[in-house]
Amino acid sequence: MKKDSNKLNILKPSENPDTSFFESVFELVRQIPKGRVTSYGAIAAALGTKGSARMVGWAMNQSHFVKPAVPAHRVVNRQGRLTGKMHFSPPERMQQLLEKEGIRVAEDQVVNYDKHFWDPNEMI
DNA sequence: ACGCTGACTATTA
DNA sequence: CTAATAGCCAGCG
Repeated sequence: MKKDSNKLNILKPSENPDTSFFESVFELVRQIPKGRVTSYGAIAAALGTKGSARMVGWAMNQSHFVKPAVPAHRVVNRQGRLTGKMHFSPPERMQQLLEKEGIRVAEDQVVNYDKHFWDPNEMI
């Protein structure tokens, strides 16, 4: 038994011309373990486009139209703050989904963020 | 093709 | 804490 299954199914556009940047983001976000969160910057770095955290956030905006569903609520900003909650309907849904998975949120911010943080770069 | 936008991040004041 | 600034780059009109 090999440990290949430990790796994430990363689909870098540079390595998969048929895969758009957005789809790469979606695939990675779908692989975020339940009860964990990560940041836009971490995702961008995992895709090899470090510094393009904005593109990740933008991809999340499209995630509502993508199937299968993307757990966008597990993606927060660098401070563990729910900056994207206002794009959910209703906005409170993002926090509810997180708390439902055992993540405590206070003042629009993930409690013990570093303990819930999931770094995709360490899985590659 | 050009300019604007943005669910970001880091730095500076 | 807030505000401003700069870097970042894929999509859209």
